[in-house]
Amino acid sequence: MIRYAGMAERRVTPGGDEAAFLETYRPGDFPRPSVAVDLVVLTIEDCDLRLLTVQRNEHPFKGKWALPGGFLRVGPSRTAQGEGIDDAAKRELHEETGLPEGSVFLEQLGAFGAPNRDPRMRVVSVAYFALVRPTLAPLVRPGGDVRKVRWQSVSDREPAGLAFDHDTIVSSALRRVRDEIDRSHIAFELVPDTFTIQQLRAVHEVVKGTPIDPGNFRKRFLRMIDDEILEQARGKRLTASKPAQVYRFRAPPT
Amino acid sequence: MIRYAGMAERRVTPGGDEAAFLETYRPGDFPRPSVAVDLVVLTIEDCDLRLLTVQRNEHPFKGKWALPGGFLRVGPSRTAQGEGIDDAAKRELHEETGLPEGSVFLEQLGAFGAPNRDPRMRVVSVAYFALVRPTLAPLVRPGGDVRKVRWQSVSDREPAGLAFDHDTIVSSALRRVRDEIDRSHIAFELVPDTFTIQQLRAVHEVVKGTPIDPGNFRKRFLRMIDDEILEQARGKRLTASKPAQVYRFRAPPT
DNA sequence: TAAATAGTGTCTATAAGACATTATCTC
DNA sequence: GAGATAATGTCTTATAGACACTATTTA
Repeated sequence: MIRYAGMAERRVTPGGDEAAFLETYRPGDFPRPSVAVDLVVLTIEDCDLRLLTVQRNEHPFKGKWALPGGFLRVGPSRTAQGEGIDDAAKRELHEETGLPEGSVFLEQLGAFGAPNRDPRMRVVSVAYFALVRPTLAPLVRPGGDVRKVRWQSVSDREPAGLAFDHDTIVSSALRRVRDEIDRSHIAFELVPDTFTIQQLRAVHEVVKGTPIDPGNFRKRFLRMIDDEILEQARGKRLTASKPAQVYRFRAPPT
Repeated sequence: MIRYAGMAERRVTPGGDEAAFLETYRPGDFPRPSVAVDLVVLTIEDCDLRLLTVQRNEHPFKGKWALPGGFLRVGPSRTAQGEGIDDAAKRELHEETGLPEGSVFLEQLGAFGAPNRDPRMRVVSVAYFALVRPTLAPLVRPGGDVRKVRWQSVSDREPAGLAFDHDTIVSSALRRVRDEIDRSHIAFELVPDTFTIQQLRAVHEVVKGTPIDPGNFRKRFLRMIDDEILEQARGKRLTASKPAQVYRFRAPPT
C-alpha cells in the first residue's frame, strides 16, 4: 500500500498544546517529491530575443540543452528548513551564470508538476523568468555544475529542442512576458541604464514580434515622462545620423 | 553535513545510455520538502465576495481557520510518480467541498515556499484559486479530513485570521482575480448559467470593490454580444419592477 | 399613478493607429 | 548637399467615464 502525506499526518497523537505537539512531532514516512527551480533567462541581443540554456552533462538528456536551475536546498529538521524558493532561484541564477547579485530582474512564473516530467523521480519545478540587460549578457559564464552555456535565439529555436518539459516552460514564460510588457515596467529590464526611445521601441518590437509605429510609440513614451516614470538623461546616443536623446527609468516610489 | 539534491545526483555513476542509466538510478538520500496544494475558493453571495475556509482539527493551528487543501500524492517509484499538481488541486477541491467535478473554475496562482511557513516540516505549497457559481455555493459540504467549512466574507475578514501563510495567499489571489476580471472571462464563472446585465455588473463591482456606472457597463456588455461572447437567452428575470433580459456566456471557440 | 429598475443616448476626455511632415545630425 | 534617422503633428477611430433621459413593469 502506498502511503500519502495526509494519512501519515493523522497517525500523530493529538491533544496537548501546540508547542508540545511540535516538540514530539515526527513527519510521516511517505514519498516526497524533489522540488527544483528552473530559470527562463532572457535577454535581447542584435534585436533578437535570446534564451539562456545550459548543456546537460549527465543523464537523463545527456548532451541536450536545458534550462538552468537546480534543486531546492531543504534543511534536515523542522527548525532548520533550508532556503526559500525565491532564494533558491536567485542562488542558482548567480551560481550558474556568474551574473552579479541584484543585477537581474527575477519573477516567479509558476509550478510545473506533472508526473513523469523527470524520468528519474518525481520532481515539482517552480519556474522563474529572469530579464538580463544586454550590457550584462556577454558576462555570462558557466558556473556550478554547468560546463556549457549559450544564448539561443528564441525565434529560431527547434519546437522540441529542450530537455524535460522545458519547452513548455519557455512557452509559458514568453506568453507571460509578452503579456506583461504592456502592463508593467519590465521592458526597462531589457535596456541599458540609459537608453533612447528607439532602443526601448526595439525591445517592445522584439518581444511582441510585431513592428510598432515610431510616432505612436513616442507618444506613449512621452506620457511616461509626464507620469515621472522616465526622465531625460544627460548626453545623446551617437548613431550614423542624427543623435538621439537619452533617457533613464525612474524606479516608481511604490 | 547537510546533503542537498545536487550533490546526491553527482554520486550516480555516469556513462552508458539513458535507458541503462535510468534502470540503475537510485535517488540520493537528501531531505525533500512535502508539496501541498492550497485552494482559494471564492464565490459571491448577497453581493459580497466570500472565501471558503475550513477549520483545522489538528495541530498546528488547531481550531483556526485555514484554506482547504492537502498534500500532493507522490508515487513510490520513478515509474509510478503519482498524481499531477493540477489533479491534486482538483481532487482536494472536490473531496473537501463535495462540489461536482468540472463545475468549478480552477487556475494555478503560484508556489509559496518560504522556510518555516509550516512549523512541522518543510512544505512548499502550490496555490490555486477557484471560482464557484453562487448557485453551487450552498451545496458545499465538508468532506475528507474536513469537519467544518464556512463561507467567510472577504471584506470583513480579520487581517491575520488564517493559519500558516494563508492570509498572504488569499491577498495574492484577490490581486490576481481583480486583475484578471477586466482582461478575461472569469466574471462569467461567478454568475449562474443565465444572468442579467445587472448581475454581471454586480460581480464586477464586488470583485473590484467600486461602483460601476450601469450605462457604461452596458456598453461594454453589448460589445461582447457583437463579439459573440454573449448571447441572449430566452426568458426574463423577474424583479420587484421591470423584468430584465437574460443572457448566456458562449464559450469562445479557442 | 407612483415607485423602481431596465434600458438608451449624449458629451467629453483619452488613447491607439495610420501616416505625413519637419528637424537635425553625419558624411 | 545628400542621406538618414530623430522628432513632431494630424486625422480617424475606439473606448471609458460622467450623467441625463426614456421605457416598462409591479404594486
